[in-house]
Amino acid sequence: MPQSTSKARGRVTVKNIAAHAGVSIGAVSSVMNNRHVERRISQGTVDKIRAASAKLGYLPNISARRLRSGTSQKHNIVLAFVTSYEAPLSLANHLISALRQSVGQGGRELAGMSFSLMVEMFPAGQLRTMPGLLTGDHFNAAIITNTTPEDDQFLNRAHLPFPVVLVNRAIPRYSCVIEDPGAGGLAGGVLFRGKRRDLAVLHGSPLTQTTQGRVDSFMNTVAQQLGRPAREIVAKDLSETAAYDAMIRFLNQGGKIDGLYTVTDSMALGAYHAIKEKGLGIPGDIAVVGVGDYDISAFFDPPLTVVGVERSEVGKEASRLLLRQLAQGGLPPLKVEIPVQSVLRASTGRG
Amino acid sequence: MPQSTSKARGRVTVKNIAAHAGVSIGAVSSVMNNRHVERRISQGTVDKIRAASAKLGYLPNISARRLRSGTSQKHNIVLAFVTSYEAPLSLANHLISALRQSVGQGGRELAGMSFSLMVEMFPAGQLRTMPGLLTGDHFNAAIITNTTPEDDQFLNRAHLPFPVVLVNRAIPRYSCVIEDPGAGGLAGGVLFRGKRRDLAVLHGSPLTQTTQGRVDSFMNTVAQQLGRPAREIVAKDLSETAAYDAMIRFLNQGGKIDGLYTVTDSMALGAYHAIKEKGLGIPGDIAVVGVGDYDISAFFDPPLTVVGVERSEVGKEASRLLLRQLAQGGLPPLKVEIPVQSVLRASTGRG
DNA sequence: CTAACTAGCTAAAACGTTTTTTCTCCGGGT
DNA sequence: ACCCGGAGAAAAAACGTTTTAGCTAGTTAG
Repeated sequence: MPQSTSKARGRVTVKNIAAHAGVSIGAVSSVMNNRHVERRISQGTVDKIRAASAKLGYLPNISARRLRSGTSQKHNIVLAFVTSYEAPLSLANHLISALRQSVGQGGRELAGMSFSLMVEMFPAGQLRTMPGLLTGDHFNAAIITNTTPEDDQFLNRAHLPFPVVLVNRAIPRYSCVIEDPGAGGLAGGVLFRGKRRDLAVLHGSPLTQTTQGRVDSFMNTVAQQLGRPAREIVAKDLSETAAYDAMIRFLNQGGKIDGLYTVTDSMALGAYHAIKEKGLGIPGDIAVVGVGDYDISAFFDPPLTVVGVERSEVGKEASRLLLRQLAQGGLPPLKVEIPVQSVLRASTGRG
Repeated sequence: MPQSTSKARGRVTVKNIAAHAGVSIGAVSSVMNNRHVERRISQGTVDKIRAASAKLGYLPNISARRLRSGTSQKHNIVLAFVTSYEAPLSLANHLISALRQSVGQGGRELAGMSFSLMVEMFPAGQLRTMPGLLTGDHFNAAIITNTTPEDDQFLNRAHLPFPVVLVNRAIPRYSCVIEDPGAGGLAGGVLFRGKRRDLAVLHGSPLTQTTQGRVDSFMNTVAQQLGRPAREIVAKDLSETAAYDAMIRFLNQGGKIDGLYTVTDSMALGAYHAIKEKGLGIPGDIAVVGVGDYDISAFFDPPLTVVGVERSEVGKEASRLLLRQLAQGGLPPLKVEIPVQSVLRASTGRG
C-alpha cells in the first residue's frame, strides 16, 4: 500500500523532484511536458524522474507555467463573472455568451490580447471573503451580480483594484447595468388594460434591490391608476415552493384578486400551481404577469405574459461597459438602464 | 479627445511604465498596489507613475502577480469545469457546489492547498481549440461535460496532461460519472405498470451519448415487455420548440399512443404543449415520463413523472473522483454509474 | 562636527516554470 | 596525438511581478 504523496510538505515543485531524483530542474521540466525525447533525456533518467514525481505527488504551479510559457504571446486578460452560489446560473449563460462575443469582435483596443473567462462564486452575503477580490490577483476585471445587501455594503466601502460592472445593482462609484425601474409599472399597466382591478404583487422576503424596484414601481402605478393600493403577498423566498405556499395561504384566507404580478417567473410557476389547485382559472379568474427570467415562460400553461428585459441586451451592455473600462482606465462610472418590454401571452388573456 | 492607451504595442508591463516615468520598477509596483504611503513614495512620483500608467493603459499580468504574491501561501490548485456554450448551465450549479463542498471537507491529502474554481466554455464540437487544454497551463484538473461526438473523438485521441473526469460520457482512458444506462428501461417499466401499451420515445437528432443510452434502454425494455417496438418521434434538437413541432406533426399524422418517454424535460414541456393543444389529456390520454433534468419538473402541469439521477449525486461523485486523482496520480480510470430513481407524479396518473 | 536618523528612492532577490545555451564525456576518424 | 560530433545533462536566462535590503542626501541630535 503506497503511502501516497509521501511526506511532501506543502507544495512540491520541480526543484524538489530534481533534488529527489538527483537531476537538474530542466530535466524534470522536460519530462513533465513529455519533451524528453527531443531533449535527449535517457530512459533511465526519465524513469527516475517519473518515480520521484509520482512519489512526491507533483502538481504544477499554473501561474508559473503561464507566466513562463505565455511569453511572446499576446497579453492574457482574465475576466471574471462573479455570482453567488445560491443564484441560478441562467443569467450567467447569457452574460458569458455576450462577453465572449464582445471579446471576439473587440475593436482595435482589444487587438493583441487574449481573454480567459472565469466564473467565480461566493456564498451569498460573503462576497468580501472571496479570494482575489481585494488583492486583485485573480482577474483583471469582473462582472458582479446576485449580491445581497451585505455584499452591496461591502462593495460600497471597498475600492476594488480593477474595473467592475454590476448587474442589477446600483452602487455609487460603480458602472452598472440595471433593468428599467419601470418594469413593475408596465406590469401594472398590462393588468389594468386587461380590466383587472383587484391587483396583488407576489414577492419574496427579504427583497433584493431588483425585486424591490419591481415591487415599488408596481405599487406606485397601481395606486396612481386605481386610487387604491395593491395587495402584497409575501413568500419566504423566491422559490416555486415558497410562492406556492404563500399563494395558497392567501387564497385560503379568502383573498380575492383578479390580477397578479410576480417578481420572478419561478414565483409565477408556484402561484400557477396554487391558483389551479384552488380551482381558479388563468386568466379567467386571475391574470398573471411575470418578468421573463425563466427561459421557458412561453411554455407555462397557460403561457406566461412577462414584462422584463431582453437578457441578451443586459449581457451585451455589461460586456461593453467592462471592455470599455478595460481599454481605457479612469473613466467615470456609467449607469445603463435596459428598457423593459412586455410580451403578452395567454396568462393575461391575450396572445 | 485622448488617443486612448496610446501606442502601447502589445502588453504594457511595470517595466514600461517605470521607463516612461523615469522611476524604478519597485516604485511603480508600490503605487499600483496603493502601497505608496507606507513605502514612502513622494506625491510627485506617485503622480508621474499614475500618469504614465493611465497613458500606457496598464493591465497587470495576473499570473505573475499570483506567482509572486502567492509565496509562503498554500499551493493553489486550479480546478476547471468545462462545458459547451450551448448547454444549459443547470448541471453546472450542482457540480460547482459539490466541488466546492468536497474541496472544503477534503481530507489530509488536500490540507495545505487552496482551490480556485473556473468555468471554461467552448463552442460545441470545438473542444480541441480550447486554450490550455493541451498545454495544461490553465488548470490542474478538469471536469468535462456536454461534449459532442466530435469532442469525444478528440478526447479519445488526445492525452490531456492533467486529471480529468467526464460527466455523462464514457471514453476509454478517462474516469467518468454516468447515469445508470437503465434509465430508459425504468421509464418503460413505469409506463408499462401504468397499463400503457402504445408507447413512443421523443428524442432529438443527432443523439448524444447520454440520450442515445436513454433511447436504447427504453426501446429494449419495451420490445421485451410488449413484444413489439415503441415508436420513435424525432425532433430537430432538444429544445421545447423542436419537441413541440415534432409532437404536433406526429399527432397530426394520426399517431396514436398512450405513453410517451421524452429524453429531456425540455422536450417533455414541448410535448405537453402539443398534446394539450390537440385536446388530449395528460395522463388521461397520454402518460408522460421525463428524466428530471429541469429543476422545475415538479411544477409542470400536471407535475412530470421523471426517471433520472439525483444530480447532486453526480456532482458529489465527479468531485470525489477528481480529487482522488489529484491527490494520487497514476490511478486507473474509474467508471461510476449513478443509479436511476423514479419520481412518480401526476403525469403518469400517480403521485 | 560627527553620529544617528529619516525620506525617498533604487537595486536585487525571489516566486516556479520553460527554454536555450553551455558543458562534459566518450568513441571514432585522420 | 588531434580534432570532431553527438549524446546526455547541467546551468542560466527569462517571464512580470512584489518585497526586502540597501543606498544617498538632507536633517537633526549630541
